Parts: sequence; C-alpha cells; structure tokens
Amino acid sequence: MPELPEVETVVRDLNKADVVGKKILDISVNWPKSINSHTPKEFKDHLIGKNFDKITRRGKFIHLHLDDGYSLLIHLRMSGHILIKELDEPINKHEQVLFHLSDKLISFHDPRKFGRITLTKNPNTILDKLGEEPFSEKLTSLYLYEKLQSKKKNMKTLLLDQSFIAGIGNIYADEILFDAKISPLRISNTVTKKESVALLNSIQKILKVAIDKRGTSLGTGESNFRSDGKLGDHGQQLAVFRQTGKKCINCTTPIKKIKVAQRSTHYCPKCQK
DNA sequence: AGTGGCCCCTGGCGGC
DNA sequence: TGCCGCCAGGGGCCAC
Repeated sequence: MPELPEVETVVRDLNKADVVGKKILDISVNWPKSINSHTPKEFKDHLIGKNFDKITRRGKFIHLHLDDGYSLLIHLRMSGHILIKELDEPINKHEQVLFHLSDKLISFHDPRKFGRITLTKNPNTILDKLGEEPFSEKLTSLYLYEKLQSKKKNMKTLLLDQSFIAGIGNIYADEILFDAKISPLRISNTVTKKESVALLNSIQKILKVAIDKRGTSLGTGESNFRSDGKLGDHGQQLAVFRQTGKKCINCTTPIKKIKVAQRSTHYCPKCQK
C-alpha cells in the first residue's frame, strides 16, 4: 500500500537512476485503463521523443515533468510499483505500462490495476486539490489546529482525506493517531491546541521514520508491506496497524479493530482519547 | 458540510 | 487437496 514514504522512495530512486534527461523511445501499454487521460495511441504519440526534465512528488503522486511542459502524474493506489529495469529483463504479466529509454525500462507494475497514469498540460488542476505536505513549513500546529476546528469529521477520516493533508494512507493514519494518543473516532473540532502539537509531531515523526526505512529496502520493486504487519527489510514492528488483539505497547490493553469510513482501523481504546 | 454506498481489481485467505 | 466466495484497500463519484 504505497503511501507518502513509498512514493517518496520511488521518486528518489528515479532521480538516482539517471532518468532525468533521458528520452522516451517507445511505450508499451498492456492495460489501457492504467492511463486515465488518453487512449494508448494518443499517449504514445504525445510522449515518444519527449525527455524527462524533473521528477518530484506531491502527496501520493509521482510527478514526471516533461521537456514540452506536459506532466505525467502517476498514482500507485493499492498495488502499483515503479520498476527500473534493464532492457533485457523479462516482462512480468503485471507490468501494465512500460517506458523504453535508451538504456533502461521504466515499468508501471500493478497487479490490482487500481493505479492510474495521467498525461496533462495542467498538473495543478489535480495537485492543487491536495492539502499541505506533511513536511511543509506552512503546516504548523496552529494551522493544523485551526483547520481541525473548521471540520466536524472523525480524525481517521480527516487524516485519510488528501485535501486535508496530502500523503497519509491507512497504515500511517493508524500509527500516527496511536502515537499522538488521539482516538480515530475523535471529532476534529474537539481536538485541543496541545493535542494539535502532538499530532503534527506524530505525523512528521512516523512519516520520517518510514521514509528512512524505505531508503534501506528499495530497488527491487517488491512490496515492502508484508501481511505480518512489518515494514521494510529491517522489520519495524507497527504499533497498532494489523495488530488486532495484541497488547498495546504502552498499557497492554488489547488493540481493537473497527471500521471507520469503510477503512479498517486499529487503535488502543485506553491510550487513545 | 458530512456520510454512506458503490466501483474498480485480484491475491490471498477462510470455509467446507 | 481443491474450489468457491468473499474481502481489503485509495480515491472518485453520486445520492441523500
């Protein structure tokens, strides 16, 4: 489940892999629906011959800037991965879209086919709908506090809302709320200033640890998420996500699993108020 | 403004 | 062992 740390890792990987400045020589589209802005033919006709200028991240979007001013926005959704492959590597059946460069392949690998690639002249039409970046200087605890006061949603729903803060998904939402000792069911406008400070602190801490972990375990394109609830090669144990029934690391109360906004949600009913 | 339901997909798992 | 059926999960969209 790629969230901000995974997407950040992909972007760093692409930048390290010397993709910037490379020309797109050919494109293979094996699953047309992976491209949600154009038909495969239009997509290819536009992109072949273009160069990648810059690669950045915004929320969970990978933003590939092209030398003609257009942009490719890639959203990995549930199961998408970007693989950087040698030209002669065999193609796996889940590789939905492939960009052929002179010396490598950039492959969009997506078994569940939820991910989407958008080619657009105006990426801001999409990106401006996103909330602040978790590490943006604009995201202060006071800003967060005031934004929480202006809503009456439960905290889990708000953290998952990409127009509120960009980049947080189901795993980290649970981990962040546990770390901040705030219940996922807490209504946002009851959160205090002090709790807002803790929340911002937890958002940045949890995401930073995750980004740092991913940095040690990437490159293979394999999912870092494992069903045993561990992340990355070094197996950082999650505090609550998929830890249903296990003892809370703070108070030993069993971790509870509930549904909030159609999402599985894990929390400590004693620690999180 | 906020909530709930549906849809897109398929690997994986529980039940039998 | 094998098969069937169900579900998770991000986000868009629509109805209320």
